Amino acid sequence: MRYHRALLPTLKEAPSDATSASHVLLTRAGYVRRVGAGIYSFLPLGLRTLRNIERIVREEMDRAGAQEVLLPALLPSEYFKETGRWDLFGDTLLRLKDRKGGDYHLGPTHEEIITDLARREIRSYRDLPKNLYQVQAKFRDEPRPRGGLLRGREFIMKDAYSFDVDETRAFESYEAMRQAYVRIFDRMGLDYRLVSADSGAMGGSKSAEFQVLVQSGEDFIAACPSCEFAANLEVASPPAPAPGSPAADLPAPEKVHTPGHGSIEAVAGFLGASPRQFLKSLVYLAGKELVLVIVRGDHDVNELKLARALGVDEVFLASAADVVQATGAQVGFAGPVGFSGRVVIDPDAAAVDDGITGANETDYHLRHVRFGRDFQAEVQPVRMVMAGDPCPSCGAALAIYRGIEGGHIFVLGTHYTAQMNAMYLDEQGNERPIVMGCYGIGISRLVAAIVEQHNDDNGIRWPAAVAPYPVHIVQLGTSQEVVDAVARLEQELTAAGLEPLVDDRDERPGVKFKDADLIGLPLRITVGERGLKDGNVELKPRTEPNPKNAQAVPLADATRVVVAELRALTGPRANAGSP
RNA sequence: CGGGGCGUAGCGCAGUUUGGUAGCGCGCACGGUUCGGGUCCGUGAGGUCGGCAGUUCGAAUCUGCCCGCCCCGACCA
Repeated sequence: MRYHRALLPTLKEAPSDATSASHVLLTRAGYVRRVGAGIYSFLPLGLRTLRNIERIVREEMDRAGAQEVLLPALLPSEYFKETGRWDLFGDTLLRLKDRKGGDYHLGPTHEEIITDLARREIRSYRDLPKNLYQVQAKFRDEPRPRGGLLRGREFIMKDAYSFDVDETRAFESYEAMRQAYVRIFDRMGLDYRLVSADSGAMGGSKSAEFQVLVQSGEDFIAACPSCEFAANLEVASPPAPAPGSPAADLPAPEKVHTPGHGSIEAVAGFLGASPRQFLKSLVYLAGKELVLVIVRGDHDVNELKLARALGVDEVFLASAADVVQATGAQVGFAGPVGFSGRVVIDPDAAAVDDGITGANETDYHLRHVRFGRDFQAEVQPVRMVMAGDPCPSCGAALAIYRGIEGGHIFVLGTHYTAQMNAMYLDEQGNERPIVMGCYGIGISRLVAAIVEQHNDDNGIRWPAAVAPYPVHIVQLGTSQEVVDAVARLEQELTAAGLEPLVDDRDERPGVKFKDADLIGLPLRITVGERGLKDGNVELKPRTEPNPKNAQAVPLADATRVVVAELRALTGPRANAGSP
């Protein structure tokens, strides 16, 4: 591709609304343009990158035995009404009416549509298994689109749906998809973790997320630096506390005046104590009940676990007024001693031998408080895992990462097929529901996720497997010698299947180098009179920061060397970065 | 939905407090200059100041309503 013919509008300054690294760089380097909140156009380079990701996904899906279909984005409401998701999705569903006033929506996901296809076309165990996938735009009216391509309202997604005769077979399909996903994410040069997820709302029985580790990620992941363990922070279980040896002579609780010191830090500073000695007491609203929840002072409550422990869907931190009503004191002075309602305590807090906690009286705390002696409570693990907790599988200290969900694999069971009456006849002639799985990959999101992991101060550094072009030729000057050398290189590389981007613009060298770094193609070849004097061109991988380390290569050998370099770059996980 | 902020040329911003001529940088066009890491000089084009209504002799600036966008939170099969 000749630069002077390409639509490749690079910018010195990023639009002010761009926050994440990927958003800034993809915009500045001319890959995407924003059309509306969470809505983007892909420019030629952006589309080529997207296509490369799609190609890898298709290759691995096909290799795993899946077949591609294309389902509509515009959907009549009847399908989602059938499963109740017309209402469940709420405002996230982008709804519209046709000219006759009929209800339609744009598809946020396609379980119903594919299940409808299955119930019409799959009748017998002989028709199973099947795995169907599609790549297309999905629409969700997100409450808050953000991070450019990371969370959009229109986005490109690959989703696959497997259909099997029973759970055992469904798990086999799931496992095949898991392996395909590992290959996909490896090939794209992503640093990611496979984390077990919460299958709650989908009614599924097994699921895992492929979390790409990036600073701007929305999810928190507890992962082990020395083994494969990783879990969503929400579902990770903290280790049981080491049993302590309680002091025999702990004095009775003593009220201390702590005027104006409500937070743990403030009281700890005031009393010269460690947060670990505190019984952090929080009032939660669970349904209509106010519950006092106690975790150790340096811990945080895991609200998902708390809700489960209390048997409700959701819990909310009580309002200040509710706290006053429940404890008789201002916020900051709640405690379990003398509290009349339900009390839940985390095992780590229960193990605190000589604790400090609120006195349920404004401006007063209690010290020398011990669970069991001074108050009673239900012991339930309700704290969040934190960095430094031991890994449950190998014991090393866990680290907390931020991640963005790049893929999600799911065994759905018969959740949709039973509701929609998608049945098959087994060998005995019995009618049974088809067992489903679903498997998504956020294709457009991965464009951004890859950039999040592969960039430096100067721009993008594409892994070779997804780069829009493999080679960036920087033509310096317009002498016949240079022009001829560039033309020769372009021709040879194209013949080798490696079409280069050729910067033939009438620009100063500095401009061309800056743009080449910004655009981020894996290899750069500089062709100028200086090198050609000795018959050489200069080759530099984008990952090499120092231009002086460019490799002088005889023009006649350049194509061969490029081919070899790229082969090295596209090896398995060759481009894997670190978080 | 709660809290905060923004909307002025293609992009980044000043001007709004205290009403009166709409400005700067980048980019763009033209001329010259320069030419291996975003040259330098000059000339020029380009703006319904988010929209509507109001106050006023006069509104980017004051008032009201509306729209859009960004950030934090809530939310996120």
